[in-house]
Amino acid sequence: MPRGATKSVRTALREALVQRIEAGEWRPSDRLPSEPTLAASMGVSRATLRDALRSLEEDGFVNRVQGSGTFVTHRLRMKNNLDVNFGVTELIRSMGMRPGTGQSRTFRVEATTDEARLLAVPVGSPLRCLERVRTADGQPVVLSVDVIPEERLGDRPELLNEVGEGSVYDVLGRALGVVVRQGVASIRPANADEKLAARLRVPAGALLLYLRQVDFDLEGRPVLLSHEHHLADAFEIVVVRRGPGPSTKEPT
Amino acid sequence: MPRGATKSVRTALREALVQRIEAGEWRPSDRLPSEPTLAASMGVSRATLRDALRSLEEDGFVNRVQGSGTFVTHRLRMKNNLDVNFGVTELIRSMGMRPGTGQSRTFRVEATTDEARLLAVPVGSPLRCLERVRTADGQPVVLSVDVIPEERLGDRPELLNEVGEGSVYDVLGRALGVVVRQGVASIRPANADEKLAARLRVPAGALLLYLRQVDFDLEGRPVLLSHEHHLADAFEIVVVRRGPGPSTKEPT
DNA sequence: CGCCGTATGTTGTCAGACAAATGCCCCGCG
DNA sequence: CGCGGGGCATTTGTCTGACAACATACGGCG
Repeated sequence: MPRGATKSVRTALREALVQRIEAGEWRPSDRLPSEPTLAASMGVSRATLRDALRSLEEDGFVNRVQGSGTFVTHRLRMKNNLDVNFGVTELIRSMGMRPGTGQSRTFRVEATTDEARLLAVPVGSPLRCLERVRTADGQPVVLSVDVIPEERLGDRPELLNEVGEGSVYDVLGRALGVVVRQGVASIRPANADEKLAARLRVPAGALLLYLRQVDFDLEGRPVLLSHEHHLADAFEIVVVRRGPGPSTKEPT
Repeated sequence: MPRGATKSVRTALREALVQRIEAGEWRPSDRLPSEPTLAASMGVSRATLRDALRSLEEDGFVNRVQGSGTFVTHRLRMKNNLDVNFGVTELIRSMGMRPGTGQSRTFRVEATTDEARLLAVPVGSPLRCLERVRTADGQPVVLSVDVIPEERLGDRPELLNEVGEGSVYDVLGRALGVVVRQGVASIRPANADEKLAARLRVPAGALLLYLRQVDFDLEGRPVLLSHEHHLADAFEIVVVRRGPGPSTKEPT
């Protein structure tokens, strides 16, 4: 069983509050019920409620001021957000389109210097790769290459062949029990070379957005390296940045 | 005095812990002292310490397992991260280069439909704009246009003229007491048209990364709209994404 | 009318306790 | 000797209650 199958009380509480806020139960700039009141009405202790509220505050859902209250923010929820939609599959779904896959193939390489550094394995280590053209409503939008160290796959080195249409993350979680907690993506503009252009059915030289992402497990060890070439107009890539406010200020 | 001048105990505690972790006091995969022990040694209650730890956990610094302990992750701190470096100024500094400004000019426009929607003002409202070419070690790297509703500037409509070399956020904070808590950036690839190319001293058609960002204050109201055209190779734009792990899973 | 102290409500922090989960040691058994 | 299971100590998760710090509204007073 995967590590985080059971939702903690705090997580469930957070989701419930998000749902009530998005349902419009409390309008922007409204003050939430006081912590003791709200905790009682939701059947949890004030300490647990405060945990959930703190999480909501860090994500910008609410704004808490001592002595006054907890207020709902005006910012509305971003749909196609790199933060809430992790993989390409979810990104396509969040746009209301049907995700699909074509021209799938797997292969095996030895780690280059860069790959070795990013994945924290020795240079020359065997890597398994899965290349796919992702489609939205049948139209090619992304060419993705997922790279995973063979040692991670343990006794199932051919696991990537089983991914098919779905998400790599689902397969990793179900088959290996690996939970991806976070990924670090590097973003660059690019032009389509002839190979890319042919696969994505666009003219050579077309504008692309290139995302190189490394995903980490709960312990912070690299799990997966992925290269994604997005068509320029396929999605609106959105990123939420936490500002220089009093919440989290850090030197250097 | 700005709203968040005094650090809360929790914030200070978080910073202290981050510092100790980054200083290598605890190595990756090390277990931190137990919560009661650590709380006592830092002179705070366990509840407050738990708040700080939770914050660290959500940012991927530590990994907590019930019954076992709190462990330091392997992920190293990302420097040029859109999350920790908010403005172009900080982005340049984080690369170890000297930020500068050239070809500065301010002007006034009336809000288009898009601008009105993003800034939550009526169409046609007066907007103040500041256009700058940002340089790193003297070399042009970004063309930025900052747009702010005139009403936000109150009795100091010419405030943008005072920004000069520095950060718009600093001026907003000092002069208006406006704290920016978060921003939402939309990222697209682009090609330099002739105007852009001339300003940035690159050939027309050069690869650019276009960032359109809306910044929000503590209450979640839009404050500032900025357009940034980055040279493709100027920075490595990095984004930390929170994965589909057990921490924050949300439907729809 | 304007100023200021107080009363009240809210969030921030603290203290202590128990529940749930994990890991370890030790013992018994094959 | 190897190994499997039960008990025990440790650690995080949650609950309860209390007080401090702060903000706001109200009413008295000059």
